[in-house]
Amino acid sequence: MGATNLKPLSPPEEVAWRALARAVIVLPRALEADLMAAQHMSLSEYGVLTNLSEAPYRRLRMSELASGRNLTPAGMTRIVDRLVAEGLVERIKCEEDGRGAFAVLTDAGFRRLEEAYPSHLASVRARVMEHVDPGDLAALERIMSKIVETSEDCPQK
Amino acid sequence: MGATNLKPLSPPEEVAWRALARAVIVLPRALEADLMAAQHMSLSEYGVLTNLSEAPYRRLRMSELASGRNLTPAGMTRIVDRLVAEGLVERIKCEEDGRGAFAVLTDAGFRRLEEAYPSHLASVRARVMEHVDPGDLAALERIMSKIVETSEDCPQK
DNA sequence: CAAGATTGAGCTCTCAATCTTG
DNA sequence: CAAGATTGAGAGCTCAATCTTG
Repeated sequence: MGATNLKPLSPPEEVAWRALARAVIVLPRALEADLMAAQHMSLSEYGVLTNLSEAPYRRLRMSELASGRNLTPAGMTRIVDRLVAEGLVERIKCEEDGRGAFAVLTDAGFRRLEEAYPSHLASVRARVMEHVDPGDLAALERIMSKIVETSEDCPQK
Repeated sequence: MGATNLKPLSPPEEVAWRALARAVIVLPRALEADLMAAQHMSLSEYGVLTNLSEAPYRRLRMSELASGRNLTPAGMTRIVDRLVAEGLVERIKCEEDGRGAFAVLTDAGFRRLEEAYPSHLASVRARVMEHVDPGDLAALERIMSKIVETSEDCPQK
């Protein structure tokens, strides 16, 4: 990444980049604040519940969960600790592989997610989709997918 | 934000949203990791130096700096503490208003920024601009600006 | 020894309380 | 009392070290 002789961004690039740079700071916070205000739930907890709810048997290995949410294994351990304490998730030893563990969504966890979902959806609509012209949807998806693709495997060891 | 009777995202919306949601997590980390690896500098420090370098007399009030980077005053105090310790920034009492303080970019700070700039630029090009078709630039800018506009005044008290 | 998960230490930020000045 | 800035405490994550099993 230490290339030399690099052209500065063109003015339109500069403007777009500054907007994007600010959006990636501001948007997660706003969504978190919305969810917190409406449901007293953090965005990372919501994300974990969502991932689990979509998985077969509503359960995932800790490591899958961690990479699914782009967190370190250590970070995921803490989050699941909290969710277990709230009764929304259960930790189950993995039979086939004694080293592993599953996180399983409890019924209470599923209901809690159903309860939180509308707030979050409204939040996403209001803060994002409201502003995306249908004609721009494809471009947005294209750009963001590429960004994810080239940046995904960065730190989370 | 607690609206009821809300339509779920359409499939194309869903796909675009998931890509965006992941990008806002993954991109800042990748940029931070790049800058850290190449320059041993954090993204928030880089941002502060940039803001200062663009300001008249290369100085800004702590509060302006905080809102400029979407941080709380407390957070900005810590960052400037670190930059002062590195000799990149100086803290100066404000004459007109005895309550206030300026952060001023030192010459060493300016040189440090010049030194770090190419790495960061390369990083932004590689991880973002590389993937943005010129025809999509305007759409990107439009969407991100709107997102920022509606999400900006959220937490940072 | 390698892989999955957890634990201890530490970093960076926020919130709430405080100090100082207008 | 309000506003600008800082300080103390705490939340939430990462990194490095550790424990356990393959």
